[in-house]
Amino acid sequence: MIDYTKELNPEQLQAVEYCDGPSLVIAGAGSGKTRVLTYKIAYLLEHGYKPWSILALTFTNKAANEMKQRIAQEVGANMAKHLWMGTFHSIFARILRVESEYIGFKSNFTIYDSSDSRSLIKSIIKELKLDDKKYKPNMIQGLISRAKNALVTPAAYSSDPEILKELMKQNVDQIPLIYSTYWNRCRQAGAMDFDDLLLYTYILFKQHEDVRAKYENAFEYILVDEYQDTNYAQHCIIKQLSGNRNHVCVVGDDAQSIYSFRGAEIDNILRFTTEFKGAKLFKLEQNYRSTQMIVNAANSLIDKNRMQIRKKVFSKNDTGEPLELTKAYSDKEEGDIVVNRIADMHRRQDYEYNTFAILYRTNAQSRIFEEALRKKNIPYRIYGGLSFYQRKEIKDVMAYFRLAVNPMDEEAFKRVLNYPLRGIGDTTLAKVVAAANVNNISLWDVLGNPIEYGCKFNSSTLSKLEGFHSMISSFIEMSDTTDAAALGKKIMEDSGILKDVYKDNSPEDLSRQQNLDELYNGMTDFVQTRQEEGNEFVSMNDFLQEVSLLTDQDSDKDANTPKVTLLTVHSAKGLEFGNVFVVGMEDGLFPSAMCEYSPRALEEERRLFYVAITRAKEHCFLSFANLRYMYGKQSFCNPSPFLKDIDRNYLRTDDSNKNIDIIKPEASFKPHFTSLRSVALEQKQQTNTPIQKPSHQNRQTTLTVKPVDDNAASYGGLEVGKHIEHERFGIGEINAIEGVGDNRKAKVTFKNVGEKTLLLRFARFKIID
DNA sequence: CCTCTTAAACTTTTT
DNA sequence: GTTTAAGAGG
Repeated sequence: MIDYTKELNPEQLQAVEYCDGPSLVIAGAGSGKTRVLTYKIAYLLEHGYKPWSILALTFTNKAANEMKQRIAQEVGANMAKHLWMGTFHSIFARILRVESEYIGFKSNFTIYDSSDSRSLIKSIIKELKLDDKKYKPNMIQGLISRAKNALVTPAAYSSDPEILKELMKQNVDQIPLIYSTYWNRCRQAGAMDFDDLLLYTYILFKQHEDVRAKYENAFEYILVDEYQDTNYAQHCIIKQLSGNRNHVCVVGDDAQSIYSFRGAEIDNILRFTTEFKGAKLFKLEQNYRSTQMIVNAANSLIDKNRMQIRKKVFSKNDTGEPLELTKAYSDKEEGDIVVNRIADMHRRQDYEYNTFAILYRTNAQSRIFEEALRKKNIPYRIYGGLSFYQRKEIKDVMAYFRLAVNPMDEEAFKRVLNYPLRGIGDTTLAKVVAAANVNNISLWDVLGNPIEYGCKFNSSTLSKLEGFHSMISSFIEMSDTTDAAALGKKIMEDSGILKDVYKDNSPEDLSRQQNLDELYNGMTDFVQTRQEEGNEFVSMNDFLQEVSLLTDQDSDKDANTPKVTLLTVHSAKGLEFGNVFVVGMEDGLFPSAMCEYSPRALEEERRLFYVAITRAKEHCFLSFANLRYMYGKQSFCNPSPFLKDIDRNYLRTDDSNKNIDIIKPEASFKPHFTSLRSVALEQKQQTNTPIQKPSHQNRQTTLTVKPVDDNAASYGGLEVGKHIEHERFGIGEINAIEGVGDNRKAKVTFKNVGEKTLLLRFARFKIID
């Protein structure tokens, strides 16, 4: 028996023990949300609930696995493994496979990932001969996704006067047609996209009361994690499943709602108590993770948001130190500053590398930090980016796998029809697609009998198509009797992919070979594990179902080796680190420029910043750069307006940054290189280089501001030993000057970037002593 | 039908 | 700066 009073504080205990009706647990950052969920499930199990009668939904696979593990620790793995615990998408996919016939699918349906669905949308736009400048695939994909998340089917979409009016206004009246075509093509291919998994679940329950009742009865208690990130469809399905019993417990933090771009409705959590009548509200406000400084700083920030459930998060941990704000001249210097800081703390204060995390707004920012870390030989790992299953060679092989399980899969078909090259080009494919559309059948069906469906091919093309058809047919045939790994190997060989990948040994090919090996090893591993669990035959279908919803393969194997973690703020949600660097705190980057005119979006960005800060247990560092490369060209940046939202009592700016909050956005970029900067520079010099002649008092008046666009400005007076301030590299000392005329160069050692050779004709800097 | 070169778009964030 | 689309040439 677990002694809950010992494991939980009074508020947590109340939330755990209340099981008679719907409840909403508002869990502030670091307040033990997972702890409550874990112990609540343990509590239910101890009070007679069977594990298979408990449905626990999370947002990510990682969260689900983590909770499963923790519950296994409390109640034993045998109990835990029968829980219905997983992401919304994986649980509903599981249900849909069982009930597929009710909605006109087969149980082996394919799940399209977002690149599959984007590519299908692209081809539809092309086939409909629409202008892809006007009908941008990405935009259409977003619209369709939002419609589905709001439970709007194509029929409802094309008959909604509001929507039609809006589309008319924007002059994009063909969107309903694209949507319905996309819908039909997915059905034709026996495929569902991510959003379909929710929408079809809703439709299934809506149209088949008996099926809904079956699951309502099966799930005696429903728990939902991260409720602030659920969308309308998810909310409705929870309602369908909770029925009259209403044994629902949702946990979340409105202050951490950061997925509205994906259709998440913060209103779900804000209005929970009215949507679920009689719902009890519990608030967890004690933060066990962070120092008081960090909690207070985060509170002062989130306080600036209007839309929220007010709460007083507090910490009884050490007071801690204020957040630290640092300015860098450039993105590159920012990287060096952060990495130097990490190296320093590691060396002087014995912090292991895995206590550090670098959080950024966009994945594109990771590269600079990678380079800086590599330069210093500091181990790191990156979360996110493109995952294993997104790599080209893996997707290619997986396309064959998908065809072996579901040959109607259009996207898989198109991907490999001519890979490896077998002389079936776009022209042929276009004819097949046209025939399929005319006859309302799948591409695969056309291939079975091209003549009958009106395709005019010459004999050589015909025999190539026949070759492809019979190859796939043989895979399909084998899939009933050959296990996933063996079939996988056979496919890699017979398709000619291995030959293609092993044909030479360029570095890229080598990495492709390794990836294919890894995939194969993963498959054997999968088959073995399943067999150990008692499944005699593990099919390709089983394997695909497992991996089609995997995104972040959390490589547990190196989780224990101390490495600095690099990740986006979004993917940091739910994690914690001793020392957190939130980088790129610039206007237009964080907050993103995209939400400039939307207060609602701006509040979401502020919540995102809140999430970032509250990941930190001990130290939190903020930084921004004045100059940053974006889209390959440099642009000037202003500090993020969010920096002003943090109470000055909890934020320390080093002296050189004292004035950052009075830097106003300017119309042009020139003013950035003005006296204000010189003041900052001067103070920085004094703090960092103690031995300085005291004659620089009024430097800002004597310094000439060098126009950025004036490459030819004089560089007379430059000599070895002098210091310069470079636009991008910051402050450095001249080591050597060489060359004549246009070729004149200076070797400079920069404080944070190391030695550089500057071609003086182009270099942008000024002399500071 | 394939491949190489060039042009353009792109970046939020993810199941 | 990187990746993908389109176009020319073979």
